[in-house]
Amino acid sequence: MVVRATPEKKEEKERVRLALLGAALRLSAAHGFASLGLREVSREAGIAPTSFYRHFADMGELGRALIEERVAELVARLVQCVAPDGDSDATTGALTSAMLTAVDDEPELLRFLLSERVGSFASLRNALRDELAKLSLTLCKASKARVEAREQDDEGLSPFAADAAVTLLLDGAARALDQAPAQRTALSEALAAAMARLIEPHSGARRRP
Amino acid sequence: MVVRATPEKKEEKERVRLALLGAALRLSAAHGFASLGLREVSREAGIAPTSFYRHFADMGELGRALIEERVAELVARLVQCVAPDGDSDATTGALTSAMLTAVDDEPELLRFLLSERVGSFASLRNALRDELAKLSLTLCKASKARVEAREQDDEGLSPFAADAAVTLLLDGAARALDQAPAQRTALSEALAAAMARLIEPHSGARRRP
DNA sequence: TGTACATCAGTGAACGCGCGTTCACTGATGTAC
DNA sequence: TGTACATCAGTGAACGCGCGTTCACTGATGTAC
Repeated sequence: MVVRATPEKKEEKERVRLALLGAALRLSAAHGFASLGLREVSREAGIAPTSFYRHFADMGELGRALIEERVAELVARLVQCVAPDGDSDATTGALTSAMLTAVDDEPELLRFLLSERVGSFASLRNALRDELAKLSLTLCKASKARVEAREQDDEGLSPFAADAAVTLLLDGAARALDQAPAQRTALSEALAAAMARLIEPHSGARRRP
Repeated sequence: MVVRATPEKKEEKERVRLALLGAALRLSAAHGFASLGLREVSREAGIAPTSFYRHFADMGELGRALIEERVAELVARLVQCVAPDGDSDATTGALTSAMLTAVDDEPELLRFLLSERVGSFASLRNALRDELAKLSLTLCKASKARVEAREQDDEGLSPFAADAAVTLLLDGAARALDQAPAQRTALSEALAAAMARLIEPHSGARRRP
């Protein structure tokens, strides 16, 4: 006799699961993911501590789910911002704009990403590194596409410079999180300019803007 | 009747204090400062848990001591690297070299700095931000000095760009910590180049290298 | 010099607390026939 | 249609454990006179 979960039951279970993910994100913004306890998260999500195990084996599994679902979605949005022909200004502007929108819409997700990227939880750190690598790889490919299409005397964007640009983008998000909205425009422009400096075409003899 | 501590007694107390600071640094490199316990650190330092209170009121005070003593010293070393006339190549080269030396000599201090700068411990985060601000402020002043001395058509280094350069320097240290020594030379050159791109003089019409 | 006293880093016992985890159970819901 | 059974998310009691903190004490060392 096989009993399969109906759509309604699955939906209800998913609701609780999302409550756990949301609770963990909310609490980790305040005290750091590594310091979160299973009981604390369950309490915030409104379930008994023992019910936690119906959804995740431990907090590490929950953290990985956060990355695979919520962070991956954010990174996918950023990847969409990269201009296919490698245009620097279009790319930096779109990336900056998308990142600052994310800061407004999902500040807790950004805090999680920024903290755990260099946090003490090795498996989360590695998972986040892999996610962010998708963005810098996209930047590299776009730059290469431009070089080939236009036959410029250009080396294209080095992997290091691409990673550095992503680092600046994340650092900009970190500033925006701690900043008053009034300074937002200045931050946005300075960030886009700094990123452009890193990723705009460069060869031995540099182009004029 | 007033009894003052003799130099010998002070020295012995200082020895234990340093053991506590070292133990905290060592352990936090592995699991993060926020997750460290007073008993854990005391155990590592070879004293009874209750003796901890003879030196620090709590772990927060210990963390602040780490910053005020060990991190401040590192930042002072980096500040020394900034060429007084704002020369970009000299500065980025010296900063990169000093930072990579620090990565070799004090990897645990670097891990602590990198993690807690964006960690969940607010008082440590703020203290580290203030320390690192000394370096970016120095970069700004050096740039300004160069502009005034040579009367260039140059805006000087913006505070944002200076902070961004410091961010890249720290990101370079983070890579070096996770990297095989063989890649060190390439990292060093790429890091210095990326920083130079950010801090080298820039005006409307850009100079040729 | 000897004696009484002050200081203070280090200690072990003890406390109450929240933690992660296990277990057997409940009750709603779906399946078999 | 009714009945017996399977599944499974959620639960409360209970466990052993390590934590931060308090307390009174020790013993080495320095001071006063």
